[in-house]
Amino acid sequence: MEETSTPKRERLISELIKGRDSTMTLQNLLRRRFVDGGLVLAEDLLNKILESFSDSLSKLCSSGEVCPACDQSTCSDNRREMVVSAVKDRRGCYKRRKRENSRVKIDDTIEDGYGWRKYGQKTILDANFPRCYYRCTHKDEGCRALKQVQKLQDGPEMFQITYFGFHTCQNIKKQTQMFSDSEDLSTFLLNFEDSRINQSPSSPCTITDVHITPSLKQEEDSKAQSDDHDMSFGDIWTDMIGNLDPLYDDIFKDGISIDDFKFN
DNA sequence: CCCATTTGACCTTC
DNA sequence: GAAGGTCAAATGGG
Repeated sequence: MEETSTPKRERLISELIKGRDSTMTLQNLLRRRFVDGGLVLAEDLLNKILESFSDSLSKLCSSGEVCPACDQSTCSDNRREMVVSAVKDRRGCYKRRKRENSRVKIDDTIEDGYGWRKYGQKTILDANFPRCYYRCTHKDEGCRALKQVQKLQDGPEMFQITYFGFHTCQNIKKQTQMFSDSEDLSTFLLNFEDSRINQSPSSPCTITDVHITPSLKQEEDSKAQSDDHDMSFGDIWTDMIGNLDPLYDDIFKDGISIDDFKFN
């Protein structure tokens, strides 16, 4: 794998630091939820954070190379159109899925560590191979994660895999372990972004629901209500950095260490 | 027998 | 009406 050049590395670090700083500010804002304008500011900050993460991911993609985060050359604008979902009372009764809540990747295997059950297959116009539809094997536990697998025309072992929704079953625990893979880190970041896009306040798709064990204690938190927030943004950030693939870890070897990302 | 896959029907969206 | 997404009966494997 190609080494990240120093200027590129610095830009990447800069973007990540921006993300961290914005996240910290947002963290403080969220502690004062519903204080004048706080929600509006929080929304702006979220956009900043997501831009930073997206930019960082873009910089990790060589030009012309498929982005590991979304398998497209341009990361940010390709996961927008279609989607979600569906109250079904009878056979075939559903609402067409949109792509807002989707993450796309191209891989040489459809295996991703999760248990999936195939529930359909469809011939797609202008595609040489049928599209296969999978849902989580834990659907009976309420897990609504779905994925579509489309074998690509231009390669014998390349699949375009589109994920919808998030695992709310026990499968979810694998997500932190999967950060040892750089692509899975990207997936997590995309999940994070998508969860922001689609969250209603009552939606179950929150960082909390990822069930990552809290690891940091924030001193300001003594009074903060932690009833529905098991984990802070700082924790997540620390987890992400701490589980980076060696490729990303190299970035921190020279000029910057993980300690530089510590939260106050 | 249980569970996963296949496949045609059914439904929504465009 | 075409295309895509989902359902569920039928089927097959362990």
